[in-house]
This record gives sequence, C-alpha cells and structure tokens, in this order.
Amino acid sequence: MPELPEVEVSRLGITPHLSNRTIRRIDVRQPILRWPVPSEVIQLTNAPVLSVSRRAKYLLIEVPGGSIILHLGMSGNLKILSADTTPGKHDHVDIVLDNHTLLRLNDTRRFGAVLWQASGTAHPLLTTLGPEPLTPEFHAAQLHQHCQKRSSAIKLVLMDNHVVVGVGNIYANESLFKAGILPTKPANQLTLAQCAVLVEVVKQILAQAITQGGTTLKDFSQADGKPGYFKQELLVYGRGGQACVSCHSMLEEIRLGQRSTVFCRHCQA
DNA sequence: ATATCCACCTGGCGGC
DNA sequence: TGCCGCCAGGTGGATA
Repeated sequence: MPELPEVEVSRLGITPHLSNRTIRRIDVRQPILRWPVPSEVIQLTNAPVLSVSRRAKYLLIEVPGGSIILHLGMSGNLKILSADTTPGKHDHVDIVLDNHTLLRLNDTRRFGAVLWQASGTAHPLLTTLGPEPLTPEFHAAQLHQHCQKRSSAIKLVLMDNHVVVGVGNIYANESLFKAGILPTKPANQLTLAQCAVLVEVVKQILAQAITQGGTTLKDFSQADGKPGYFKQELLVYGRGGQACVSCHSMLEEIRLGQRSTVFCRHCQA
C-alpha cells in the first residue's frame, strides 16, 4: 500500500469525482476484506456525498448519517471508472454514483478495509492515532517526548501510529537516511535537535512524495491510472547492497520489526 | 504500559 | 516447466 502520500494522492484524485454527487448504491463482490464490510455500507442507497477527507491512511466519505471508511492495506487501489466497466479479479467493491461512474476498490491481498462510522461517533480504529505528520501537531518536542520513554529502535517508534501517523516502511527508511540517523539507534538516545531534524525531513519527504503522485512499486496507481513518480527519488529503500548516493559505500540491509531496513553506516549515526 | 511475534492474503521472484 | 521458500507500501491482536 499506499503509505500516507499514496492515500493522499488517491484522495486528491477521487474527490473531484465524488463532490456534489450522490451514491446510488454499493456493490460488494467480496464481503470480507480485512474485516467484514458492515451492513450500513452494503445497504447504502441514494446518499449524497457531503465530504471526502483523510485521517492517517484512512479515507472518509461522509454521507448523511455517517462515513464510509476506506483503507487500502498493502495492495489496495482506487479508480474512477465508467459504470459499465466489467469488474476484474480483486475488484472487490464499487461505490456507484449517479452519473454513470463508479469508484472501484481493487485489493489483491485484501488487507484493506471498508468500514462504517456513524455520525457523531469515532470508529475505534481512529481513536488512538497520533498526530498527522503534515500538521504543526507533529513537532520536535512531541517526537522527543515519545522517544524518551522508548528504548526500541527509532525506526520502530517513527512507524508507531501512536507517535505519528502515516510513516510507513518506505518513508521511514528514506527519512532516517536524509536525517543522518541510524534506524537501529535507540529512540531514547535521540537529542531534541535530532528529533527536530527528523520531523522536518519527514514533513519534507511526505510533501514531496504527494507532489509527485506517490511511489509506485507494483500495484499503486493514481485514481486516473497513472503511476506515482516518487520511486525515482528513493535513495535507500530497495537499494540494499548498492552504493550510497552520498559517500558511495555499500548500503546495508537488515530486518527491523520484520520489515526491510536499508541504511548507510557512514552517513547515518 | 512496552516489546515481540503472528496473522490475514495473493502473487512475483529466484533457486533447484 | 514446476515446486518451494521468501519477500512485498499495513497493522490489529495475542502473548509475556
């Protein structure tokens, strides 16, 4: 999936097609993704779209009475299509609109989710999330405070949704490289100044990735089917064993929390 | 509370 | 060609 930039790119892509439209019905061909698709979603008919927003990696489509929540998991993908486009393999859910178009969710691995949040309530999955990375609520002192009570590797803390949302494996690797911090460094050894650098780098990289349409590795594409172009900016992710772009020594690759982790031992400390 | 490990699922790749 | 093991943008949940 989609890390935060890819989800945001999806939101930007689908919003103009959903705004001021009415959802005629929802077609569910695969009733269980990561969790069962709730009946409130399945039974939705003739519901005007009130807003389209994003919290962490969740997309929220607001209608009277509540919001449809979409999560893309590892392989989820959203496309706007003509209503008569024949569904293919892994095309699990269609949100059918009133102008002969639909929003189609394709998700090979089915780690994604379609959920429901009633108006005035917060879905349990959304209640314990940390701040959005691109807002002022994510700042050096806030990150430093979390780091001080954690002895685990900084990369794991950076990817912890209670600390900050939306930083997945690609951008965690990239951010730590650019900040010059070893992914394995115990979080409680980071100084406030290092946290400040890391925060700025995370914001800059995520913003840049959004501008470039996200990172396409295999199955991600924008709502219009175009790939993202951030892949060519990746400095360490997927480059284990290759030369560091800065010092030309060989990038190391290890597992950290079962996730592939790439870094330069000379440029990161 | 924190840390570790597993689970969910499909498909692509390299090795034999 | 085929089979096998390993890997992949995530993250909730069980366990100690």
